[in-house]
Amino acid sequence: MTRLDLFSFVPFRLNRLGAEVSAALSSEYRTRYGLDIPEWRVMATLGFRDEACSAQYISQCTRTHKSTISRAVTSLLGRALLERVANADDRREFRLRLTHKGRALYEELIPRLLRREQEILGCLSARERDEFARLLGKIEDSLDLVRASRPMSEVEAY
Amino acid sequence: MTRLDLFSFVPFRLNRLGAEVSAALSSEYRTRYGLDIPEWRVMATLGFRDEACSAQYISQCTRTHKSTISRAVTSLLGRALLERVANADDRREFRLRLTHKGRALYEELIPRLLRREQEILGCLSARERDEFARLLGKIEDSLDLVRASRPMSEVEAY
DNA sequence: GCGATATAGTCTCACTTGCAACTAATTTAA
DNA sequence: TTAAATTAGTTGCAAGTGAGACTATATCGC
Repeated sequence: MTRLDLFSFVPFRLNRLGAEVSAALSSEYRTRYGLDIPEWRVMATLGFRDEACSAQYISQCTRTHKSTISRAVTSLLGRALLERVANADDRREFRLRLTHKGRALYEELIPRLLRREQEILGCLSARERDEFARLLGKIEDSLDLVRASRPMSEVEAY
Repeated sequence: MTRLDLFSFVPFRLNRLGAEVSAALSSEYRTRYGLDIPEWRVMATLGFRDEACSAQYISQCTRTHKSTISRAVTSLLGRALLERVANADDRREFRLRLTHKGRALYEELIPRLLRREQEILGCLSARERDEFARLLGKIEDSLDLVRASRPMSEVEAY
């Protein structure tokens, strides 16, 4: 008789772990800074880059629906955490960039998140962490997910 | 200046990969069998076990909110994929179990899902797959997520 | 150059889900 | 014994999200 143990089924485990880890981290940016996940993703994308970039770009590389990004951007604009400048070359799109206030929040938040990440990965040795990241990367590649090793400038359609 | 590359940030990667892999699989049970994720989780939990179990139990071991499980159970009862028997010892709870129809669907679905899982993990060697599962397990343990190696009978409060 | 097609971003709608209140049953403790 | 607290499961409600329509702009093909 065919059986499937949900607890050893990798897709289930990845989904559950992803949700769990996200929940653990979101307390950092939600309760302390009032950011939800899409807002944090926008901040993270803009904070890592120097040049301003479009909402479309953020949507693509975070794999978040454009309407969700649009709402996050609207909210962050309202809080003056980012600013939007018209793009003279293509007036359909806007270039987004962190304000000083947004940059300050980002600078304050990042070390906290990195600490949390280390707590979560603390159960692995340095060697195991590297190996885990490497294997994760292979799976991401095979699913065509954008990775760190591939420069952001090469993200499709950008 | 502190920076964080979202693409090398493990919590983000896990969340994104979990969502991606789930989406890849859900086409199997959604388009072909009309099951959504919570419904599939109920089926999977009951299908793996021989004894009937409670909604509460399913909720706990799949880490899915009890209201979500309740709705999934209602829907599956309506489709006659599972049946519910009163528990004489504790009349607050019901014991759930797959019907023949439900078992048949389960038996048909499982090989498809296992094949999909193998496709997703196909980019890893057998050795790498084992290692990935092992590391995943260490992280799950440290976050107190239920694992295959721990018998279901030991799940908290059960 | 101009009509057809494509793209950026916003908005509405429908759906899903978590929260919390609620009912019913059980357990605890005084 | 009985009042208070706990637990299983359901339901109403509100918040979040994806799909897809829509507007404005840009590009493509003839």
